[in-house]
Amino acid sequence: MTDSTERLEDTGYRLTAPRRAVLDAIASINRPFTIEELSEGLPNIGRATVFRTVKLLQELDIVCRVPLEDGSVRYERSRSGRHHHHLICSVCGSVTEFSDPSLDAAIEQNATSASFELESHSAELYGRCDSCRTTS
Amino acid sequence: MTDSTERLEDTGYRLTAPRRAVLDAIASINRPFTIEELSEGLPNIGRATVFRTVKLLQELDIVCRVPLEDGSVRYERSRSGRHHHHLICSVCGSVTEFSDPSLDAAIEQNATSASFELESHSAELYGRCDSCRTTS
DNA sequence: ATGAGTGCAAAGACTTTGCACTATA
DNA sequence: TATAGTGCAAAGTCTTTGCACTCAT
Repeated sequence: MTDSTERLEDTGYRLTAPRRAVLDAIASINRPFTIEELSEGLPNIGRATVFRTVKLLQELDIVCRVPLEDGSVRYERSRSGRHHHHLICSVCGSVTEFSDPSLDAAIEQNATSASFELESHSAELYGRCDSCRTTS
Repeated sequence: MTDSTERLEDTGYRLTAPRRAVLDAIASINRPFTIEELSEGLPNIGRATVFRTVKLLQELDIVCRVPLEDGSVRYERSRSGRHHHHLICSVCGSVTEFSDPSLDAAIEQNATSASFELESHSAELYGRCDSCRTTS
């Protein structure tokens, strides 16, 4: 996660051992995680620091929030760093990012129709991913 | 909210005074509300009951969850009772529902492309509503 | 009359804050 | 070395649960 550490430094934040550890932990997790899970893997790092770091990483778009259907929240490393949407598997919990200009266009169209000044939007798709669909 | 009371009864739930009160309170609020706000207006009804009732009403699609950009949650009476999306004003907090088959189609298209079996989806639009846009 | 529903208070889960200490830039 | 960042524990939020009581059907 070299680019992430750079982004931290570039923004004027200090690159500390705990922050490195959190970044490494996030890099090694290949699925959306909760603060709890992240914190478990970092026994030497205070829980508050994990919370603070994830919050910071969210602001820097290094990590993004993944809202689950039941209202709970997970986080995931932002692979694209750009705007995207999620495919969230209700079986295995995997999260896939995707971008689609025509989806964004449809959203913008609706905003325009309602004389609404769009600042941002989210779209989450819930269901079963390919492998869970074919396995069961 | 006659149809709501009917929906409660039809589903086998009892129509109690607290539930009526919660339904009336929701009917009289014209904006998305928090449990806190709802509960404040119902001093004689236990907080737990408000939570339990709102949860029940969500299951019956009488009330829908409105996730805000900052991760907090509000609820709103489902006007359509059908699938829809939200336009959420970051200034006045108003929430407008809308439906758009072509938006849904774009979402379904993405699911199909990813071999993802779509069960449900959400789309939330954040920005400034018409009146907040023209007023300021 | 009988079991769904309620109120209260207590317990839980999750997150933030205060503060003295540490370590980066 | 000056100050951002940390750890710990305490304090908040917000929500759920246990349990005896009540009331709709």
